[in-house]
Amino acid sequence: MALKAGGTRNLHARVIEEIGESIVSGVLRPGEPLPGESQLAEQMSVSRTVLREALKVLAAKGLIETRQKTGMRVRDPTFWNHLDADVLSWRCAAMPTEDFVEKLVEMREIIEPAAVMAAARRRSPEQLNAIGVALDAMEDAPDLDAWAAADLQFHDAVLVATNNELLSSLFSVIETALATYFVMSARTAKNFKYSLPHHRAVYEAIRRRRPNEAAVAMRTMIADSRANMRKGKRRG
Amino acid sequence: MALKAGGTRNLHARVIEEIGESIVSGVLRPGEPLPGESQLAEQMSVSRTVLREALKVLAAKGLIETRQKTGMRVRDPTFWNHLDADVLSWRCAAMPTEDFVEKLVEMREIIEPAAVMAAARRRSPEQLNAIGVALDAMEDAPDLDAWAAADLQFHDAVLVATNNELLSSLFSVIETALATYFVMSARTAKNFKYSLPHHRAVYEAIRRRRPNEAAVAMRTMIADSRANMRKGKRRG
DNA sequence: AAGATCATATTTGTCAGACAAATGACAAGT
DNA sequence: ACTTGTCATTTGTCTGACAAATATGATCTT
Repeated sequence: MALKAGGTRNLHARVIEEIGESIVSGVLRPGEPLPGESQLAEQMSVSRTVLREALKVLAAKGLIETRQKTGMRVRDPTFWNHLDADVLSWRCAAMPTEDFVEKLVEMREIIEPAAVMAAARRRSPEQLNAIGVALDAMEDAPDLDAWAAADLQFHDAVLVATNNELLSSLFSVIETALATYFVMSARTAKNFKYSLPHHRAVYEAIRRRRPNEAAVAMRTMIADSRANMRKGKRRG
Repeated sequence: MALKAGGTRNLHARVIEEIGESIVSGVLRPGEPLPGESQLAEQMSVSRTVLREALKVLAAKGLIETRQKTGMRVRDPTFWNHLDADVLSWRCAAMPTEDFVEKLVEMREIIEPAAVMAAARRRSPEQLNAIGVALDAMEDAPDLDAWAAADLQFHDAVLVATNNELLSSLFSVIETALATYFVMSARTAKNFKYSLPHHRAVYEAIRRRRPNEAAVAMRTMIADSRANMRKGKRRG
């Protein structure tokens, strides 16, 4: 486990990533004892100070466990902070199994309807307006890039309108991970606005404060985009 | 911000908690610049080494941001890892507003039905059996403590049966936070088994692989325990 | 021989001091 | 007024040392 050459970020950030990826990808097995701090620091050509800063962060993510005299051990995956953005991103990078993507998709399909329901219940007029603005931008989008930007804006506005930072935090983490796998689902350039009616339906339900209608509209949208995603996969 | 006297844990763990709580509770405002590392270390009577280990962890949780020359700043709450177990626990400790508890409850009401649906779809025979064992233990529980233990066992077994560590991780974090606020909802000692039929209904739905029935049963159970929870609040 | 007790070595935890690198602020020059 | 360059400040990194905890094995006791 030697540190990769390139990279201009902070040293400890690189160490965190290096070790974190090794653990999450399974190179370092759970229960396996890591070499001592001094030895590990030497292997990676960093000082023990920097190494320790990295180890504390990894311990905070639940990936490792340290005790005096015993040394460090990789913790069992049940203790990992699976919802941590880094852990998730390392899993995505590690050529994951198909079923991991399905788990992410399952999460999305739980969260998104719940999010629009919450937004329909609690959105303020200003928040509704922000969603409306995003929707207009989607409608007027001249090309795919503009549409993608407006789509992102729409989702963000809905997230804010939920007025529940736990929900939006979760949403954001899951979406980021999913974005690793799927290209924008409107790749077929000509009909990139195909999901506009669905977005409008969601907006209308939120405007009329109809949680159930919003959830139904969102589920319809998901079912629709599901098929499109199958075509547009990026890399195994 | 001086470090509290007592406590036998690691020094950096205490520093993490001290600063983390100050930030989450709002004593340190977002955007506010923290004193320099040297000065802060002196204030807390720890070495800069230890302080930095703590700062890196807090940065990983999204609470602070450090840049050379500029120093450290508290980040805007939108960047916090709201689903981090520590952040959540600090919020719970900080005499939170009522609406925070409602956000937690909302999360639970989203997750739990989804979890039992997933379990109904994908549980293995062994996982079903584990749920059944827990259910039997609940039924045979002679007193409140035994019942609480069996209840925990039941929930854990369902969690495992979802076969989605993202879901179970989320579940676990939210439940832990909620447990801070509510005493066991069966406080009225005599009828502490009142929710047994609900649990049995959930089990039956999972056994028969009926996701929708499982979700309905769970929602019924939640609605039922909602009322009980109102009575048993702990501390504002 | 078996078990309890203690010494020791190893590993993480903590500290102190130094220098490097980055960068905002300010002065000087055009 | 604008650019350029120096400087001071703050985080980033390294080094070496000692403290505290504890697994291991040796020693002592029964």
